[in-house]
Amino acid sequence: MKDITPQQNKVLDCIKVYIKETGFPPTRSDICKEMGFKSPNSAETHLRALEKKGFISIASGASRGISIINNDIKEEASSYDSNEYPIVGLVAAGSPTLASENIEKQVSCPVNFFSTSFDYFLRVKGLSMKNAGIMEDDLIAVKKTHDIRNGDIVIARIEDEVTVKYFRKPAEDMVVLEPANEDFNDIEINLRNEDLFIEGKYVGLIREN
Amino acid sequence: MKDITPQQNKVLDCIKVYIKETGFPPTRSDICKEMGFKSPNSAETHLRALEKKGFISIASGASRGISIINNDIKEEASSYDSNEYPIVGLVAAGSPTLASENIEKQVSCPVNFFSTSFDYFLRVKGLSMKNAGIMEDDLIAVKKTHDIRNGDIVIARIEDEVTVKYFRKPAEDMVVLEPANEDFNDIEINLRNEDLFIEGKYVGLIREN
DNA sequence: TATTATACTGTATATATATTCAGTATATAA
DNA sequence: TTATATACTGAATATATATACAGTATAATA
Repeated sequence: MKDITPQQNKVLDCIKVYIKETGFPPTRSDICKEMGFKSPNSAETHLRALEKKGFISIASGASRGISIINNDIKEEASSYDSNEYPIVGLVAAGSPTLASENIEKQVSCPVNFFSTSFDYFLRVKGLSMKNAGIMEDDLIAVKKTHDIRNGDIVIARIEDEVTVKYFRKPAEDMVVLEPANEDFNDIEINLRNEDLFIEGKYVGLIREN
Repeated sequence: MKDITPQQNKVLDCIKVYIKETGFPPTRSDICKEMGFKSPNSAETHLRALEKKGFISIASGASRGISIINNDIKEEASSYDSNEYPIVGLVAAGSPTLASENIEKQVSCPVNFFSTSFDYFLRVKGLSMKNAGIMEDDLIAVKKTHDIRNGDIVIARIEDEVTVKYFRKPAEDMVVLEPANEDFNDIEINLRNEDLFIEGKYVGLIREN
């Protein structure tokens, strides 16, 4: 795709606006009216330039035969690149694996919906992260990663128990999982005695009311 | 809207398909080719019938001047799986109108993402609904409606001040807007003295981390 | 220096297209 | 029974439209 000139961009915009407003593309003459041109050939040459650069296609012989070619990747990604993500139930015992028996359903969601990409949704049980605004039955978007920093909210598994908590690592062999609720206590894990598996990181939240 | 006949429906479908495939509407002759008619007047009379019944509009004198009038809300939702929704900034003073200056950006989101349909996203300022799990900078999905019940979370405007609160109506001329945060006080509105405008209802929430 | 792209005006024309008129036939409603 | 709507064929025509050709001017490129 070659560079578009400012004037060609104006013409392209004017075509888009015309289609949006009328439901059909403009004639050369319509473009002249919109742009202030006095010759239909002004529109014609701009159209040929836009066609050559791949922004529009022109049906030969047909009246109003202009159609916009959508090659803007960003726009395409935002409007069409949606994906199915599984919703995994956070059961008290058992890992939030993506095994089919744990998958509530699949939901459609644009891939770049959150600034960070993610792998699945987890349905939250309990109120241990209440003060972080994570409520019962919320869906949290989970990114599978081991790149965790102090203060991140993580999905952690200790034995068969899965939990969502703030992550803090005060020492090399020590991890503290902190709830955001005064009614719950910190969970301290000594990595030399206990196994801790980080399933992923909380990157977003969706709530239905 | 009057009833469409099966044949008229075929013609309407053929127009829709043509637009989808070429980017511009068909001529009478194009419709004849698609439908197997031998006279352009066959297309013409069908077009006039469809126009009369409100399914299309025909621009007089213009070639290919057919545009589809979309009055079926359900079909709109099903044919475009995802839609662009504006994010409106919740400024302390000023209504969350969809004026362009208030729109942060547009986000793509499947239309049936939340169980309830909605009209726009509102970016939350302040922590007055903290205990309901609504935090600063969260995006709340707002449905424009006046069908509000006690306990609903509403987007309310008093004078120029827009706020998100629990709605309660203890008496006919009295509304109480309750925050979900012990640091904030209830707002009592006497409808005889003060104006209260309900912008809409909270139906969902999205948070990015 | 010659060439190419951009950015227009102005004229001309073949044809693509909307639109009207004249028919034929069937079915439904007043 | 007389309209009125549907569902077509077939022909005619004014005009809407694409598109080519002839110019002018400026700026960038090779």
